[in-house]
Amino acid sequence: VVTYSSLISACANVGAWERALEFFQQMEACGLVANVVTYTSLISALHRAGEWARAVVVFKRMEVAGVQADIQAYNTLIAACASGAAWEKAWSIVASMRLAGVKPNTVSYNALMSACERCGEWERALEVFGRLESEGQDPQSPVRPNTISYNTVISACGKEGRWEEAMVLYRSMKTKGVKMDVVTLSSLVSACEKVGRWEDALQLFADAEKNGVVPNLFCFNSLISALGRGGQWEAALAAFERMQQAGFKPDVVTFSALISACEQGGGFERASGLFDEMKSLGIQPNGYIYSGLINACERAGDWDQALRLFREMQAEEIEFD
RNA sequence: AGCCUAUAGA
Repeated sequence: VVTYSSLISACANVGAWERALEFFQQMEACGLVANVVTYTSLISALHRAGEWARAVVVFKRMEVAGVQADIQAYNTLIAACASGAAWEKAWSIVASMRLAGVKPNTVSYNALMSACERCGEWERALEVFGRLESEGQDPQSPVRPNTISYNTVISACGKEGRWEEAMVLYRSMKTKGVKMDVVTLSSLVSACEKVGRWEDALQLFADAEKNGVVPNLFCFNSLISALGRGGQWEAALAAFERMQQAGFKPDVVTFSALISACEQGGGFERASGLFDEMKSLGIQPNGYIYSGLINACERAGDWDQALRLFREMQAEEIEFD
């Protein structure tokens, strides 16, 4: 059973939920009885693949089989609902775990906030966060907000344009002595991007670095987007430079942000230069990038170029939406 | 052997 559980979790790690399911069935065919770890590993594989409805089915099957769900099994199921953007289901699971006498912990609340985040329910996420904080009032309580809790609510607020709320959370994080990390930084910078606060994005970057956070690709990409959205294409290109000097390889997100920044202010020439650079680095442009460039050609009245891009896109079999 | 978080795009 341990061997099969390991195999299933290995499948989960590579996103192969169908393989995971096969192993599970094979195991049962051998007459072995799955335990809570086996079930949780399978649910985790489904969660990572975004197969939340199947995850719920497997959980039910586990209960029917008389296997008691523990906290990690519940938490994994909540996470599966989060990946399926099913916050109401996630909420009801927390209720049912309480009924079953399993007390939700920090990870449970974090997963629940993540479900809210995915559904744009920033107020619900804040509500859950408030619950975590009040549990943490008791110095004995292990249930209290950690870095991931903050990151999740900050992201929930930031995504919905609640910049103020995100900043309040950031300050509270500092006050409470909860360490920030690269995820905090990229979430905050992205919150700035949503509302066009590119100067604050730069400031946050500087602050984070002062606090020992070493920005990663996500952080740089967020910064480039924030600058681009703010019409600061030159600063976006400068950030792109810095990113490469820091040793990060740009990806399709980087170029997408840069190209759209240049389409807005830096001119079509620069945008198409970046497009060529991207291809020369072996990064496959996607349909959105083509669409954006084609629109830009159209605005510049360059129909030949637009047509050339369109043919190229068809030749590469890229979906145009 | 199993649980939670972040980035772009008309």
